[in-house]
Amino acid sequence: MNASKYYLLAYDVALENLSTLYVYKVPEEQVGLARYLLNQERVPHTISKEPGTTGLKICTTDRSSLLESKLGYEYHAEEAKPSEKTLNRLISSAVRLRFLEEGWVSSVSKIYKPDPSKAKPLINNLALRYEHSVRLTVDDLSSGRKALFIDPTSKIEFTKTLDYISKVYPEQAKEISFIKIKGTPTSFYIVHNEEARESYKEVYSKVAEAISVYQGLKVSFPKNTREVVTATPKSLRLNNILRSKIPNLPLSEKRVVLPLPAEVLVPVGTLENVSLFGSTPSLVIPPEERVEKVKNIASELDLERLDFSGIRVKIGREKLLSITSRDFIEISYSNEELKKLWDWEPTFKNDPSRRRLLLIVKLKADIKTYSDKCLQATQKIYEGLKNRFPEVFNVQYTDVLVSLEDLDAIVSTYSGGYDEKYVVLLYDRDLDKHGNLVGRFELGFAQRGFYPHVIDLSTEDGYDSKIKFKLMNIIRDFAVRVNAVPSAPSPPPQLRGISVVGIDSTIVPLKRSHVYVGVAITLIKPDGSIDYDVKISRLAESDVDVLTSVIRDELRQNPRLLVIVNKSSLDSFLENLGSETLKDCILVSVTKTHSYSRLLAKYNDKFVNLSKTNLFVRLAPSYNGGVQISRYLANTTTYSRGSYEAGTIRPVLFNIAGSIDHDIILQYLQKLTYYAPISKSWLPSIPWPLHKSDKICKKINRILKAAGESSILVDIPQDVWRKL
DNA sequence: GGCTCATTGCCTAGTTGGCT
DNA sequence: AGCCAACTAGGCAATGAGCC
Repeated sequence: MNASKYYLLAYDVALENLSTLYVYKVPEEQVGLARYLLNQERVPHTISKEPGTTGLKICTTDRSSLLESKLGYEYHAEEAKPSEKTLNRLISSAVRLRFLEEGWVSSVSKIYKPDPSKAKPLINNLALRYEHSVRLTVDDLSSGRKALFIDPTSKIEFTKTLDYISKVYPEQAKEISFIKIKGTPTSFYIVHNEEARESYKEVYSKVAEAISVYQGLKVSFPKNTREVVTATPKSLRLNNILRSKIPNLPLSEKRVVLPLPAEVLVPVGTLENVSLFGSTPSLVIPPEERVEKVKNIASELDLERLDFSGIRVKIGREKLLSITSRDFIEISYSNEELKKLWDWEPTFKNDPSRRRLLLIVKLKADIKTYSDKCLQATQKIYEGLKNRFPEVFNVQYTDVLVSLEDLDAIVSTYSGGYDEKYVVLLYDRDLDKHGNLVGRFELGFAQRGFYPHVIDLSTEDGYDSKIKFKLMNIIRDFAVRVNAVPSAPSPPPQLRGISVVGIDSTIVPLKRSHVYVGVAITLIKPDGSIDYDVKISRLAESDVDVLTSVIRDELRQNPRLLVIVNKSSLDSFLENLGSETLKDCILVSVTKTHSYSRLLAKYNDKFVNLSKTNLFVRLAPSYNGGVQISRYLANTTTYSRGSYEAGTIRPVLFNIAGSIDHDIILQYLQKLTYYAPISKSWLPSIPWPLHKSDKICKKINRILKAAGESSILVDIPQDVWRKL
């Protein structure tokens, strides 16, 4: 494919007029009210803290008579030139006001039109899919061009309440556990509790009142209800409010149990709940359709000229923003180089001094049992591993289903005399819906000195193909742990002798709250070879704290580091670490979730996903204490078959800070993204060290959850942690 | 030091479905 | 096993100053 041009789902923005800005100092408790009033009188605004001053300020493009008359605020004309960030927020506010004028409603991070005629019915009208729903952002490209990014989404909402559903769909109703109050985002988990059910007459009105205050909108419950549902709030904050306001509510696992009338409840519109009533519809939006939606919405809303008091913005919506060579770079690579990074075989050496056990175990689920296809699959996995590792591992297999009580017996039967013990846990996700069982097994085996590895058999269809891929992935994963990887991506000359570390964090549940634990994984040593070394950090109260302390620990051992963090911004790290750090060290953050645009190409007059992973769009750099942070949007994956375009690929955001040319760092990061020792069939979309630390964090999270209250005291041997 | 107001942005965590 | 797409929800920081 020869794409002649690249496009963003965005329109050019021209700021035609901006008068003096006004600033109001606002007491904290009135910020929300003030915003509400400003929306009422159509005044674009943003809340920001200007450097060098103290005080919460609402910055507006015009004086607000409501703020002055109703709340008695005094205005100040702002003399300083607004920052680009403030400017972009004001423009974004103006755009959002136009949407609100047209009856759109703000949701968590999107804005949508709750108009049934703009929605498609789902599952026999039980739910609606609102298709007029978008995410909006204003930002600058590196050339200085300003863009309004518009990304279409859907919003799914159930329309029928639980009393109806339990009558018409009694079987499905039993399966629903995640619910919310209709017309609000307040959600609950169903918990059966007789005491709470009995108390409904006394506490109904109090519960409705407390939720109204929490939500800021009126919630009322019918006095006579035929069906009472008992549930705990998902929100910890709401839980605590209810607990203090209504004493004597029954408790379940530290959460209050409430009686709620079924008439006001709907299932939360998750895919899981929708799927109970039939197969879920496809929600993916391919590029052409996505572009059409953006164009339709833009024309319906008349975004061309946004004329608000004190600000006039012109949106060039006649055509999508096509990016010029000033705003992107293409980093090419040779096919041979890619093949070498991707398509390798492990180089296991038989080391008689290290006896390695590979134990294959099927988990015993409580009630249901495994399908024939799953059982066949386990047999194939055993044979595959046995044949693939004749010298390296002693592969053992237990044919019986293993329960948690059997662990000690299993361990004593199989594990004598080995230096390294690996266990592959086979299970069916459908028999362990919430993963509790897997976590407990991982914990149990890790405590007994095994490195646990999990395979889900639920998608087995009885054919060989999937097992083949799974086996290949397991083998490659083990190869990494025992340093049997033939080559790592060679760094560019400027980065020789630098170690690469991926860092992520996860939550540790505590009795009344939680703390964070960080994971640093060194994957590339200074000489360019693989070094699989997992380090678990001390605990800290926030993820930034824990990540910063992990970075500090790593730098103490080796200041020449390329640190990759899973965040969308580097600001908090630069502030904590200081710019001195960047003399030797390179800080990079990467994220898949952001509100920036998709990257599209045009082919045969149609918008399509990019077919290559070499495009990097430059956003305007940001600065923090004089340190330049380069920002790039990059397409890191492709649809493997050109004609198959189910959805629109989401680009990845890179932030780079450091004293080496950022384009060169980017080139190395790109290589690390192609370097995929885990799957032979698919490339990860983020650099491998970060990908790996993310996976290890998830595993640690499962283990600590399974350990429950005593999670901090988990007695897992150090060497197992290090190779987790 | 924690909590409060409201809102946005960015994150985690979980789901289904299609793919190799 | 992994990847992607898509959806849902809540948590927390940011935004500050005052109150207990």
